[in-house]
Amino acid sequence: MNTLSYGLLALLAQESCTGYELMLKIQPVWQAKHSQIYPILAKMERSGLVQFVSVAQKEKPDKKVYSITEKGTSALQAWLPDLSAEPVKRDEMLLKMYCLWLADAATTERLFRERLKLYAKRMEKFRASLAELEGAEQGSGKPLGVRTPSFGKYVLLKRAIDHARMEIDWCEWVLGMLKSGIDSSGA
Amino acid sequence: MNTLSYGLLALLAQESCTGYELMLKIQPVWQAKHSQIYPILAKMERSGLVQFVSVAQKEKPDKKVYSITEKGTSALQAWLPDLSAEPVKRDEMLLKMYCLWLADAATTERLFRERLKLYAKRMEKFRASLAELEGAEQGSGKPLGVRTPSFGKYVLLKRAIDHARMEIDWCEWVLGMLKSGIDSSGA
DNA sequence: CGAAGCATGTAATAGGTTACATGATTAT
DNA sequence: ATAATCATGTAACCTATTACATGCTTCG
Repeated sequence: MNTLSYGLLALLAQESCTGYELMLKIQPVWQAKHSQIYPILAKMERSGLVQFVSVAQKEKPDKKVYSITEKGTSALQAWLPDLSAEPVKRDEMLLKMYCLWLADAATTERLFRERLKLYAKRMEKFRASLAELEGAEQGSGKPLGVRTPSFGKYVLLKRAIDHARMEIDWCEWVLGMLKSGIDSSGA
Repeated sequence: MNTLSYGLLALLAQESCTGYELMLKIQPVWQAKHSQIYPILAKMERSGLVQFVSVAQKEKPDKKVYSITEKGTSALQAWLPDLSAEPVKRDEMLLKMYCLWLADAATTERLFRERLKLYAKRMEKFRASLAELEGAEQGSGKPLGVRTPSFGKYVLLKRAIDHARMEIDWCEWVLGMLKSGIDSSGA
């Protein structure tokens, strides 16, 4: 049982889904391909943490809908209070910062414009998701309390938006420096 | 040549260092252990991108001081304008958000307090580094222009502080929700 | 007509972590 | 005393990506 396994279990605790759905859902927090998820699911099924039912579909491939077992829920609750590993990030664009000074002005500007675009897109997407979640909340009458399964999605969405905002602000701040002639000093 | 190789090259373009120093310097942007860095350095030396001189030290182990070659600088400049891969992040604490609703109030609070502490520490560290950099800048008389080797460190530090600020704010926002009784809804 | 989405899986490879190995000094 | 810092390297293992494999539908 590695961290990704627990993440999948956590998603299954919210609602039953297929491996494919889990792969899509976990992306914002943990990038994993389907080739990593399917074997984990099979392994967790063998150890009784999850179970599945095969569902035949017309005009689409058959699917396996996984759900968490009692044993799985216990495992999750044991993992939750454990001290979490420090976040790991690998960001190619940030590595480029170390040698920005040997790039031309056009390349430098493009680097930041590309990143700006990336996070602007993400922000849009996350905002739409948040609006959707808030709409569903009002529809059901239930408020987003800590003890409701969608609370996690809610705080994660809030954080994702804040993060995108920060990245956008940072890009604009640097872009502003490029324009305001501060860059001309060493050229 | 993978992304980490280019990152090491980028650091060496700023100043010559040992593998050990590179390992420490690259941490904020790309988490890598020495066991990964030494073989890469040896490989880049064999292909002529970097070179090294052995320096004997008294009361410390001998070291190899690596520096970038012309060939290495060309490779860096070719990498810079390439479209950067999207940032990868793996954050165990965020995975836990999905099953927060099955944790007790004390565990939930501890989770956020631990993260708050982590980022408060980082913020302190980054602020100290920024103050140091700004001090060195004033001492040298040279402003932090885009074309100076320390510009990258500067923008990276600014971003690290902004990021830590965001994480802290998020934790405090959630912690506030826990206290204000919003959590009592589903309990 | 080709690309993308749904849906599952395996195999090969690359990337990254932990452990093994050594050894002196300095701080707690 | 024990841990941490400096300093380098290798081996074993785990994690993650890319490629291979299949197949039908819908959208551009």
